[in-house]
Amino acid sequence: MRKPIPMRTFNRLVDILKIIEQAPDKQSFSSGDLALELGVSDILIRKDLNSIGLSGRPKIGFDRTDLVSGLEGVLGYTRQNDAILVGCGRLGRSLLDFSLLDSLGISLVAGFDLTPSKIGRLEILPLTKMPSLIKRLRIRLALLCVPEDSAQATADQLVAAGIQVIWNFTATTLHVPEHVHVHQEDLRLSAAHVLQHLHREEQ
Amino acid sequence: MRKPIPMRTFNRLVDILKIIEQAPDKQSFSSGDLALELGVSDILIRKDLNSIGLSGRPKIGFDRTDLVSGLEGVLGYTRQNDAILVGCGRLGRSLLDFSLLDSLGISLVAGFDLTPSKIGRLEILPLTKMPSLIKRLRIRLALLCVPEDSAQATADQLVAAGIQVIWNFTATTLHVPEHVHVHQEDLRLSAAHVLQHLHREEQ
DNA sequence: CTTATATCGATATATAATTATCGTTTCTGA
DNA sequence: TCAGAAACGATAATTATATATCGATATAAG
Repeated sequence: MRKPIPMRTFNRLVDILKIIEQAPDKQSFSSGDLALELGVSDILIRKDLNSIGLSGRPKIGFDRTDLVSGLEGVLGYTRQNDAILVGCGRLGRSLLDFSLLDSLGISLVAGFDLTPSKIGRLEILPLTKMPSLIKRLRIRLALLCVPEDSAQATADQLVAAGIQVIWNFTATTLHVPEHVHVHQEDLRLSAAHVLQHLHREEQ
Repeated sequence: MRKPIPMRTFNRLVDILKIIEQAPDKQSFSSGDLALELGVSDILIRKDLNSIGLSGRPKIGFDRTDLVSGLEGVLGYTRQNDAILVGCGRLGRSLLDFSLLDSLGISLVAGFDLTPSKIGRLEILPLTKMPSLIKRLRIRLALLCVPEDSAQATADQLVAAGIQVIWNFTATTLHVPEHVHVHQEDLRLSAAHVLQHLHREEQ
């Protein structure tokens, strides 16, 4: 079993795959090319890629096919993961529009909301049906987009029904048991970075 | 002039302020408390806070008022920054709902879209009027939420009109001149982290 | 008024992340 | 076929980041 990938390396691997996908015509990529776009040294790029078993060829670089299959494998984009969308207000719906989810291996199998309906192909069911569906389909991932004041209560329900990973789009910090992982989608942090750049210019 | 804050430290400062805001009753916070929530050592928390000129008192900790004013100052939440919203589809509108923007010192003064309208108090103007408004009000920040295929072209217009920071909610990598900063809101990266956790459980 | 304890700040140490150096390989063009 | 350049990989050095240690200080309890 391979040892866990350091977070910084992991982030760069994601970026590298993105660069590759945005240059569909290039057949190979040198560490120098990639390094330049990411703002790090070519040495580091090679180390990152070597660490997941990819190697390049002198004078050529890294082969596109190798990179894509290697990176997608490591990042888990190849498997298909069922997920549910909890809370289908504006934010929830805009995630549905976000076709990238599919290409990353996340497929939404149902939505839940107070008011049931149907959006495109996706059935929006009443929240009361959530626990049974999670159990029946063994869903492990939930995207949480409910209003702030019901975020924790809904998370509790998700946990009780057996959800293992919650992708939290609310600003509320969720308290969950040890074995459940919350990924916080934090606009605050982004906002702070944006402000920092605004103010840097000012001086 | 204070030297720039390291990024890791900066991120922790954002987190610390969030913790404080979520405990409105506490009058003081020890480095140990904060460290526990952030999953780092208390020493590091003290170093972070010391580095922005905050000091605590033995046996007591750091005073709430000091922390809030110090952190908000450094993070830039206290000033008011005008910004525009470009592209008012579902994602754009869900950002309007996101009241946190205000509390972070970002106030949207206008929206732009192909089809003009009015959302709440916010005027949504046709895209043709964008350049003149940016210049007239000296807007420096734009939130970009247009469809992928017009992202770069719109960014070019923003740059030409004098925008200095673009908060990019599209998945498209933007190419801009040196002096313009793009902050990429990257769901890809988040998705990758989420997948990683899903798969970790699996093994 | 004294003692015990929680917490601080400063300095030193340890760990992690990044870059530099150098020798090697493979393609290109004379 | 051979010289030169572009890119690689491995190891060493550097820099950045985080933790440990320790003496000092302020509160609280007796």
